[in-house]
Amino acid sequence: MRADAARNLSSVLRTGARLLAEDPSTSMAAIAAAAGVDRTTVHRRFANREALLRAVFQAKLDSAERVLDEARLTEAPVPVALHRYLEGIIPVSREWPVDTRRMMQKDPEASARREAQSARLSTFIQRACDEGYLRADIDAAWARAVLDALVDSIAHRFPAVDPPQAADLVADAFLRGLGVT
Amino acid sequence: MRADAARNLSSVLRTGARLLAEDPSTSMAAIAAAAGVDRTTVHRRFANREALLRAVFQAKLDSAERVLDEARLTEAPVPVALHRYLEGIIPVSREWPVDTRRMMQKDPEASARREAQSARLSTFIQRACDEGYLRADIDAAWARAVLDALVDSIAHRFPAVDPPQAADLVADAFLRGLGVT
DNA sequence: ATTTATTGCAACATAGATGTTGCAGTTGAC
DNA sequence: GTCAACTGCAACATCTATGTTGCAATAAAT
Repeated sequence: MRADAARNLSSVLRTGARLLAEDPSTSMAAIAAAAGVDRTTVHRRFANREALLRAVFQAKLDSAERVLDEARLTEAPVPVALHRYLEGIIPVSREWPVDTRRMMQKDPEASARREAQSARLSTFIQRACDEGYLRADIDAAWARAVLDALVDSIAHRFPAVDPPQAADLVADAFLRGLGVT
Repeated sequence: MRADAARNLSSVLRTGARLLAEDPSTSMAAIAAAAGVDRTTVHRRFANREALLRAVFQAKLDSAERVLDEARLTEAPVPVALHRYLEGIIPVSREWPVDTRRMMQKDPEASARREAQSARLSTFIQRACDEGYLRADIDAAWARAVLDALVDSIAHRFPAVDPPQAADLVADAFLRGLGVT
């Protein structure tokens, strides 16, 4: 593959992710136009619409996996790992805003990868519980859901907040809440 | 309008909301089939796809408005109003799971209503700040986003939790966080 | 019992999205 | 400079969703 081809492919994926996040029924034609390439070029690169979606999901999963690896969720101290995870995953969520939980239903391979990544994070949350970083009465699944929700919120509703500060806000809201108590 | 007609209309709206939430590109045919009526019946009731979406949005906005009214956000004490709002809005979010922020872009009237309701809630959050229920260093917009995220999370990822308990969980996570601090 | 509203069904028309192919032009690699 | 890869463009076929209409059947309201 030549350099310009790789550039176009990446551009299509990123543009596609952005448009599909706003409107999952965005047409291939619209994605191609937004990416500045011809519709047929996209069809030559991706056998069909599903293949394009798969490629977007894979790109997101690759990025997320790197973040999970580098956060050292099982080895590093909980607060350190949490912050490192957040600082990494927020840009990923912004760059690939597609909702994986909804849109990967028809892609068993991607779903399996997603499940695996999800399990790693759940394990980390469980460790946080066990090591006393979360209140004893907190359900781990709820904690997990709250963390996800906070990440999505800061990533997409506050795109201007830079990753380090965003990670601070999320970790703070997660552990301390927003109240004065 | 006859009784059976009203029943069908309501069924189409609820079924439509459910399917559209899972997949915003769900076809009218699929909605009609799931609602147990013929495709043409849906078309007779709603001039076009947009009209159906508008009706769904309106139904959601009606329900949400009732909740906002009954929560007495400006009169009742902050903790009371918060809990009443949560207990009311969580079932609404479950019954009408459509994502209003995304899907109402092309419906200016619905958007305006949504903005108005959003403003009411933001005003309430601001009051919570002013009256010292939130930490002084918390940005009101962030608090608002966190509350929304928690509501969505408990409403859709934990559909089995009943509204009173769900409201407790959200209020607790919102004000106190999940950490031991 | 008659009227009226509503429905399901079949058939049709239209528009838009998807996917394919051939061809000519361009650009990077060698 | 030649070659191979890649692109845009036009044209085509196909499929699906949308929306419409006519008609017969049904069930509520009077």
